Amino acid sequence: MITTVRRRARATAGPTARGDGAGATVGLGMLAELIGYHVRLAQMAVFADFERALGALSLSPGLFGLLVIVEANPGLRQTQLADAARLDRSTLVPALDKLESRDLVERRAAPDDRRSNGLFLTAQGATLLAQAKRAVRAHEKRIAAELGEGDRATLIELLDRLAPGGRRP
Amino acid sequence: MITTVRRRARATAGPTARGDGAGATVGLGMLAELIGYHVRLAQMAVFADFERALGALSLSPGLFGLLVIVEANPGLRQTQLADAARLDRSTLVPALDKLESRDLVERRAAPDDRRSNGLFLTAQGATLLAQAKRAVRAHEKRIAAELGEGDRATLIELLDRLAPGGRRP
DNA sequence: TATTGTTATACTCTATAACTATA
DNA sequence: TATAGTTATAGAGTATAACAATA
Repeated sequence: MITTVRRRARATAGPTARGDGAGATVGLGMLAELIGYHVRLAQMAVFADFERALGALSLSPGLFGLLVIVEANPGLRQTQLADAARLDRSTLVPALDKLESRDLVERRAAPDDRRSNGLFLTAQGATLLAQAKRAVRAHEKRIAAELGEGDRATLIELLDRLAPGGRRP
Repeated sequence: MITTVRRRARATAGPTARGDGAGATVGLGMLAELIGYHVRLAQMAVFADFERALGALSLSPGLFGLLVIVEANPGLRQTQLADAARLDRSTLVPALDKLESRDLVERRAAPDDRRSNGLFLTAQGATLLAQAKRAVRAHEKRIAAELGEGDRATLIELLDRLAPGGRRP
């Protein structure tokens, strides 16, 4: 299957189309030819919009991601969540502390293995997450508006080629 | 102009093609549908390869970027460099301290404005940067190998649509 | 008054190593 | 011995606010 890429429709508004800014006269050398450079800029822009969308709920992209994974996998163990979120299990601890202190997530002692905790969304957590997901869908729509549905799929496909499925080599 | 995207040629090696890993059974909920999620994974993969390529020279992507910009703009002022690199000028100070302590960059008092410093690569800085650029080109070739030249250009074009030219709104 | 570089400080994200309580 | 969660600690990376020197 072949996917086509639609070019932007000639400047959304007006001056917005210019690709420079404060440092217009400063050359970037080979930087602008590096995929990593463009990925980083895109990441900054996308995350900034995400924070703008979710700031009111005091949820960072990372915390939001944890809530989503816990919701999708009730009873998940901390180590499993850490793996899924690509965090060290020690990194997960303060994040869960934060979510638990806000009564969004609950650590329940696992019945079968007393070393483990099962993770669950609280009622409050489920409510907040529902709100957050609405905000995130709006955010996604906003940034995807620059692309259109076809190009969005293409972009994701190309990005996934850079990150080999998420395996740890 | 229409750009076509070539799909990957049926698994480079073998098991590498599988898209899961340790947390195979853990669902990600809506996460996998978010552009930001894929951008983040790509960013992590690309930066990890960059660090692997440049680690021997003890250059992070950030420091490498600063050297490249200084090389392309000899005599640049700190504030200008900060703008070009999208850093606060206070953030730039310790970075330049690091580069200067390693004798890679020099702050020269500007003749016309005694508040300002002009930034220059030292001879050592130029030598190291030349090495680094070779390593970065190899790195770029490596990650672009997953794409091919056409898809590489497409990816960059799509990413740039997410980051509005780099302007600060 | 405004700008340049600097300092002091703090916050986020992340990791490694070692500890504890289980298994 | 090995694993799950935790703690202590540290290191990037980044920012804001305030300051001295200079414009």
